[in-house]
Amino acid sequence: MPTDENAVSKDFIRDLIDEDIRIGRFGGRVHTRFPPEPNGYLHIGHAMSINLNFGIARDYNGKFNLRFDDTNPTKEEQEYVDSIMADIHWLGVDWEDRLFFASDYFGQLYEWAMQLIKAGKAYVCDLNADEMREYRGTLTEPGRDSPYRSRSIEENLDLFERMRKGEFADGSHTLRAKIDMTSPNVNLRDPVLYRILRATHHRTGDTWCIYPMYDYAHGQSDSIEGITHSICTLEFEDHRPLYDWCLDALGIYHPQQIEFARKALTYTVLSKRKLIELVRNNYVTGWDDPRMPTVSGLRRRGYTPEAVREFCARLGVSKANSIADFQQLEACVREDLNKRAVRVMVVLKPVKVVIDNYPEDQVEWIDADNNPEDPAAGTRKLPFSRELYVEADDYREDAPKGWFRMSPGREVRLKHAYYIKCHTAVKNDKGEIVELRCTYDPASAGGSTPDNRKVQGTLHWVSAAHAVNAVVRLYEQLFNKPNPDDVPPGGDYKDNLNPNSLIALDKAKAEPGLANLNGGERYQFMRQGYFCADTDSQSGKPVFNRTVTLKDTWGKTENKPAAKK
RNA sequence: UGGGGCGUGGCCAAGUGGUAAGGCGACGGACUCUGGAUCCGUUAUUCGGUGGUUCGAAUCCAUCCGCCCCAGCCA
Repeated sequence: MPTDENAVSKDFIRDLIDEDIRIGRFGGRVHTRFPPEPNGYLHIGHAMSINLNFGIARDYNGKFNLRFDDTNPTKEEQEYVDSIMADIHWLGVDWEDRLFFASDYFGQLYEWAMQLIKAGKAYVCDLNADEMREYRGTLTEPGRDSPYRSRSIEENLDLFERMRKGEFADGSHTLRAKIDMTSPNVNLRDPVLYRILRATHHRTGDTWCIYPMYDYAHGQSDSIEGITHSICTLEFEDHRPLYDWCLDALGIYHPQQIEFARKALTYTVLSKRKLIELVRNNYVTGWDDPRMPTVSGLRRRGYTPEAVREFCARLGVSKANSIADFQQLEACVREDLNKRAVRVMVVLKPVKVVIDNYPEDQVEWIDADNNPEDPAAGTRKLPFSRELYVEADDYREDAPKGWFRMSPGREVRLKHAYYIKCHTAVKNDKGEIVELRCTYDPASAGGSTPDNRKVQGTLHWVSAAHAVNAVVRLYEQLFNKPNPDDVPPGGDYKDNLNPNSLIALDKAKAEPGLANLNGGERYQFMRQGYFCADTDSQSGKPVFNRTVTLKDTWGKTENKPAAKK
């Protein structure tokens, strides 16, 4: 089945799967899963994992599960479960009827723990956290056996049962795997399988006071669900021997764990701790602040799921730590929105234009195409009148070299309408331009003249009498540096917060068709960028978030440091 | 200085012994009723370094260097 994304070469994971299929492992089945812990909102990094797992299931005609890894009730909340499901659906990913929770398996996991005890492969340990750390040894020194390591099976069974019944205090006992305290892999030094934790679980309530650890829960959950390829990130590579040990010790169906490298993104942070800090301490307005790299933030910013998916596909998968360029993400939205977004005219920083030779009370309704990239998008009518707004930045008294826009005496085209020429800039006491007096050429109706004369600049405009007042939020990167963690000793990533990451313009003038929006509508504001109506929009007072600017070769040229001749 | 990984252009990334894909970016130029879009060029004599094997090495061997992860009763 061909994918709907651009064809990218296969990655090392698909190569491994190809080989498994070739040798008939797993009976040729492919079954993946995405196992989020519901302790935060999904971000672009999770989107990569979802895309990978779901994409593989789709490409191999396999299945994809969503399973919440909810084994730590002290950090997990229903709000996160809900947001995660909404975000995954938004990404266009479907787990069909396969929504699972590790907590669904607590009963089975408990049974299996007793099986391990009976096989002499697990024991109850009375060491407290500090003692256990001491016994564990260090990276270069082996650990020592716990004094409780050789308890009888009967005693272990009894103790574990009593742990479950709540006879012991939190932290006083653990169930540990009996593996090897001298293993060079620290994860194999009798890892904890169960801990006592009196916390109300968002799904099982107070049914349990012991909870399984990730290493014990994850592989068995994969096994229960018949997962074939359990794809996770590099930091779990050291855990694979433990993943394998549990499954083998239990003698149950054994999936293959495969690790890949997560990617960072320039100008943002993806660590859960930092994201939560940004939200809790109000550096942003919430998880869905359009500056956040969360899926909900990208959505509110105006990104499309197609663009996010394409971004993931273009980056590919590897085992090398890397930092993806934010511009790559922006290129993906631009490409997608260029094809789909309806073009509209919105003046962000308006200045009044009065066309002296245009009849006072006349209004013409001009045809404008909605999307030159897509004729099927149709046309709409735009009112044109004697008084208009244009972008203040589009007028320069002293035009620099290469300037195409308005300046005294220079003729420009108003998109879809007429050629105009400015003859006077009216200023206030402070010397600020408040009005541009212009004349128009009636023969230029529709944007061209019989004599075919060329005008270099084409400006967007809005009829003053028909304009809709709008708020436009211009977003930039949340951080000033490609790597926000790049700070001098003693510094903090928050030192790199960009104070100009949000600039709200409340005097914008939009064409009349934009008066009533619900939020979520995406447009291209001609010559400026892609914008998305925000849910803060009210009737007659739309609010827009800038998704991304249009490429601006003039801005680049003009701002180029002198040198250029 | 224990164990596990990783090092290909500014950023991602193909490549698995036969003489360095692609995308993003950057830089030129064409075209244009969005300085948008589109188009067309340019952008690694070289694959972390050094030796070696081979007719031939980014790919095999040796050695060195650099970066990441692991000492939670987090995931």
